[in-house]
Amino acid sequence: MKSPSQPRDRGIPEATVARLPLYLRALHGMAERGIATVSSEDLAAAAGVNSAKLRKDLSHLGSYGTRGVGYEVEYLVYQISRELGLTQDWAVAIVGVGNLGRALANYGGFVSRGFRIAAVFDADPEVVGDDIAGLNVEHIDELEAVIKRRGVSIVVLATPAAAAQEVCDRVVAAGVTSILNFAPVVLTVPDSVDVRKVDLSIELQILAFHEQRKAGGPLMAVDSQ
Amino acid sequence: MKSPSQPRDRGIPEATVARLPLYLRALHGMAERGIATVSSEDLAAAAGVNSAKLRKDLSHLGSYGTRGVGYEVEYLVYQISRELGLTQDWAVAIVGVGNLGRALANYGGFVSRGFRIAAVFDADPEVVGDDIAGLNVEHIDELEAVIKRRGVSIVVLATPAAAAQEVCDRVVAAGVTSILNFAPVVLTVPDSVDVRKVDLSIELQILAFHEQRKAGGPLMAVDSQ
DNA sequence: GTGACTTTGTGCATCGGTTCACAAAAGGAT
DNA sequence: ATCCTTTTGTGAACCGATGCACAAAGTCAC
Repeated sequence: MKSPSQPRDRGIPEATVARLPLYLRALHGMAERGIATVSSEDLAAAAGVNSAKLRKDLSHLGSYGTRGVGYEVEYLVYQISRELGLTQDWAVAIVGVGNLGRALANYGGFVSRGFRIAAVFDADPEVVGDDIAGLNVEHIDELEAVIKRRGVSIVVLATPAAAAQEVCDRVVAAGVTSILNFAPVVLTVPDSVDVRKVDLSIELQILAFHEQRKAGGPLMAVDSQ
Repeated sequence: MKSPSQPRDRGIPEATVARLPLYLRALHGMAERGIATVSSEDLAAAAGVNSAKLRKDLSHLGSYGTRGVGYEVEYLVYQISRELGLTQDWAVAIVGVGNLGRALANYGGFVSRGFRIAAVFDADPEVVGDDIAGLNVEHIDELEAVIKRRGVSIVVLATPAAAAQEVCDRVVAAGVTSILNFAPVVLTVPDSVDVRKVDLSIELQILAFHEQRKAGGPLMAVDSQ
């Protein structure tokens, strides 16, 4: 069923996909420092994972290593980039120019990974027309038109929670199928649309949970009740 | 081994801990709208999860529901808050006052969940002394002294990648055991320290991967090579 | 070419998490 | 008091991910 000349297998595990960007980051650092080849052991250490896991992850993309030697850094960078779709240019729009939206627009990590901020929107007439990261803030009324005109395929939602679902519905209607949501709400979308969410306060709450445990639990000493 | 009067089990699965803040958010919304009791079905829908999963998650905290009725909203809010350690006040410090650090300092979601921004640091003399979200930006030299003086137990790293490990080492040496890292580097810490990382560009890369799949894969039509 | 050595790629056991499906428990009606 | 309805809490099957451990495949020295 699997021919040797077509090693790449459709259907890469989600857990693997989530780690590929990590490997890519480590590899970029190595390429910059002039390292030509790397073993799974070293790359795994740089990415903060177990080496067996790294090898299994890479094996899902194909056999890009050489036994006895390791992986060629440049080649692996290319293969992972291609698999993640980073060899093409992605037009991203940011909706909501509050503190977070501004930070995201100026975040260098996006641009350096092949993501191009193509538009920035807000509903507040006060900020429409402002210049953010070299872009003119456009009014939310222009949302659909600009998305289509500039070929935006990924939208970042940095709106207040109350506005998120409405904006989401509009961008979905405009044909967007990938959304990164920073608003603290559960978005309802068709199955064909991918939503990833980042909730900053959730991360802190998880830390607080563990911190509390270390400190001695909520009722650890007290045995009453 | 498990007595009925002591239902809470130490050792809540990580996956469950990560969802508790989600339930909490949904419950807060319901409490605001005056809803007194809620079924696992409804709460699960509001949190965007499967109802069986929700029930199993809650069962790890204890038997706080009433069969045939559901869960009392206020009571469940209290139980989850306590389990997560949100009934106490957590002093948080933010290191790095770039765009992201500023956005985090002003982010309302922290304060409303029992987290208090107790200090903000930067290395740049240009911004030291500035006022961010009502706080005076302090010089990084003061890091250890201020952390100890104000009882900071959670640190948010929003520094450039190059500075993150050094700052991390210093806050760990100062006794901090919970770190939320926004810098795109793998931090090395002792086992006793918890690090959670948020990498904004990773989320976009995962979206790009799926978007590419939808559009027809990297070499889906082309069979050459 | 042969043998020693290195490192990949993967079969297999294991583990944690998810989902199903149902018995147990509570409430309300008659 | 008994029956019927509702909804929880959980045993058990299932599924995906992890990590061990090793054979296969390559390099290098001579």
